[in-house]
Amino acid sequence: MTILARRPRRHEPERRERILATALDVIAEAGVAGSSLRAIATAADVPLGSLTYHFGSQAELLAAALTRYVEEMAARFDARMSAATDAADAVERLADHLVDDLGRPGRDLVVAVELYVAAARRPALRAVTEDWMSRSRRSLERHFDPVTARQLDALVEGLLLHSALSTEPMDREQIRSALVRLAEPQVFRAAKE
Amino acid sequence: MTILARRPRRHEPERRERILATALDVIAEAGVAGSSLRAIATAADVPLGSLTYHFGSQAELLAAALTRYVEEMAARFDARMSAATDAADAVERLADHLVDDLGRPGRDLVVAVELYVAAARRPALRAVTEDWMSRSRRSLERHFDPVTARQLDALVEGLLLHSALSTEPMDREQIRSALVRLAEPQVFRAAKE
Amino acid sequence: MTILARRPRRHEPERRERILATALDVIAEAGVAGSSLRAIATAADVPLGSLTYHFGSQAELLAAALTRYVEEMAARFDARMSAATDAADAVERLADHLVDDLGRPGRDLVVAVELYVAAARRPALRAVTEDWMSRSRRSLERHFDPVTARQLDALVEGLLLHSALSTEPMDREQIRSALVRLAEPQVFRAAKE
Amino acid sequence: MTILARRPRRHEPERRERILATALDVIAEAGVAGSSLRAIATAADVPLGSLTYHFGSQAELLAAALTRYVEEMAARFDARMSAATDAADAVERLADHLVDDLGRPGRDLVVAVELYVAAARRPALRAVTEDWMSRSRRSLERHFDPVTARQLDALVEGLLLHSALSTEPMDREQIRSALVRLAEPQVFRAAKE
DNA sequence: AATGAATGAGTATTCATTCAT
DNA sequence: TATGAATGAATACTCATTCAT
Repeated sequence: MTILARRPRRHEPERRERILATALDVIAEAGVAGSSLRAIATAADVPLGSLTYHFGSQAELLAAALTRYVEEMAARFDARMSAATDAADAVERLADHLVDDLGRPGRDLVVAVELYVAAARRPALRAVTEDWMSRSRRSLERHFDPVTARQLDALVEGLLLHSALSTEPMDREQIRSALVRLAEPQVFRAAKE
Repeated sequence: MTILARRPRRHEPERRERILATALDVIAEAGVAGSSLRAIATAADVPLGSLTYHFGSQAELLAAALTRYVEEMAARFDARMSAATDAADAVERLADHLVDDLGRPGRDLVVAVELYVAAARRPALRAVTEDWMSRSRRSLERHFDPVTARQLDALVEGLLLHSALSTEPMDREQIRSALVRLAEPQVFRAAKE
Repeated sequence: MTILARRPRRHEPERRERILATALDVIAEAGVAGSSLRAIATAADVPLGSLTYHFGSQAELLAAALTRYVEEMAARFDARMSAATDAADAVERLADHLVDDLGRPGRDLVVAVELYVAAARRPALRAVTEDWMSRSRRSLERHFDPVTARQLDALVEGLLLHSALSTEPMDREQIRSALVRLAEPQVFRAAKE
Repeated sequence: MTILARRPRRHEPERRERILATALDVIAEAGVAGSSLRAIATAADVPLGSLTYHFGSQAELLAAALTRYVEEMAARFDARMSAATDAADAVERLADHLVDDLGRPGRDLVVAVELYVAAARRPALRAVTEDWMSRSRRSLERHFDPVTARQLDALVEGLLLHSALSTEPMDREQIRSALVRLAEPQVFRAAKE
């Protein structure tokens, strides 16, 4: 009945990386609460001992995976903001960002919220969320003053959260109009120049 | 294994309610993931069997507790909005709401985010979060048009989330100015009348 | 291949006691190091969860079992000493005690030494060994002055330890003569009266 | 998982010896049960593979370390006994031996008892304990007849064991008087000559 | 010659749930 | 009606050993 596939797979130099990527998939699919080492090991087709060998503990694996995730997300977000020509354009890109993310069932968002909740209980993850927050704020400060950047950041987060969990998500125009109004003074100035 | 004080507390008519209240405390403190039946039973000083007796299963207890929480939160939020005289006043009340919640270590917020995440995995809880969202939106619609209400709702959520997890939370004036700008057209109208 | 016997054995009121007795058997046979919960559960024909249910943790089970053992040993030893008519007779009983214990492969001794070693690392067990030591000393003080009692106690322990591990144990006469010489002044007095 | 200082220590001719010495430290501190290969490798600042490379298996490493320990102990004890001029002097040296060992937190004793217990389960170690016992007996036979030597040996062991685990260890005079009484006939003879 | 990577068996413990009373 | 006893599945983690390099 239980004929398991043999797995004589010695020596896989990129295994550490592959485990991290798989861990993020599992977090996205099953949540941090469902990301047991067994679940990750099965998903990565790797023996259980391999996880603790490479990461020492579940906490370390979790932190490593989420750090990697933040790294990617922050880089992607900063690329978007860097590409914007001015504040008005930046608002459009923000709207794109939100709509793109919501188009997919929101893998990234789900991971982000999981990260927030996990961080609330595990001090080791606080640094990761804070890193994420400060980097996304800095990306916004490319086009907006610090106070507006923080306000926009909060709105973006709220829109993502809401939309991901609501049955009837907002459409692009509703999202855009909210961003515009919040960014108004600077968008106005940008439009003028 | 440990000799605790005896508890011959038969015949306690309000036990069901007390368990629910305690469950919310445990969720706030340990998260949904940490809210095992044992943890709740210990916190409520109630035998373990009492929980499954009253609620059948862990899922049911969780749903009942979070429903109760949403009930309370929605009622409190609606009371705040009802008390507002016009849109401009409603914005002030919203700012109060946010500042009040952030003053405390954010118990309500923590439970709310726990609820969101838990709902993402457990369909049984989706109804609860949707109820919460629609009720809070309806409260806002007492003073704002439906689209603005949704936008404000998202901003409020984002501000709560951000502030709870950020090391340097925003001050009241920053919060207020964000709300004002998002609500602007209607606040303007309210101010005029 | 693995047709396990069903074990629908609910409600066994004396199970706790039976587990303790079995645990001592396992300690005697496999040492404290080999007394895993699984080993004890198997030996007692009890599901693994039953152990932690009754004892909470391995440490508690170990402490409970060794406490029970000390209780029995101390009572048996005190009965022997109580039965002695005077110091000279007490020496004879001590020799019996040692020979009897050495006749068997020394189950009691083995457990005792295991207890000593375990106590060296686990403060929770120190109280148990100290209890044992003070009780055995008190039994000896029925016939010997306190200093002699301690000296005899040490000799008895050393004789047990040595004999259990040596290939050629001492005979009764050698044991007796050592005890007599150590107890001499009082035995002499006893013999005179 | 933790970034430790690099250790490019290839070609270390005395590594085998250093590992053995470290292993004894670990046994003294954590007991045989706590002396995993990992623990020893960490303590010796040596890669894990180095242990199995040099010793083949855990059992072999353990045996080698304890053999080395017995070698040292037996030599030191025999030096003490050799230095004694007669039986009376030997008793004094024995008392010194015991008091010296008890002054320190009893590292040697701890290792000895660990050895005894470990030997009880592992036949491979029986030879080591028997070697120790026969050598210490032979050292005593430099001044005492064989039977007295064995009796003294047992008393010494018992005194060490007791004192190490008792809260109120005996003072030198109590120890000495016990040894004197057990050795009496020969001490008497020695004193006379 | 020496070691880092890898792995599977084994560890204690937590837990939701069932059930006899 | 209410609960303590019981249990089996699942969890994270430790470890001795193997082996390719």
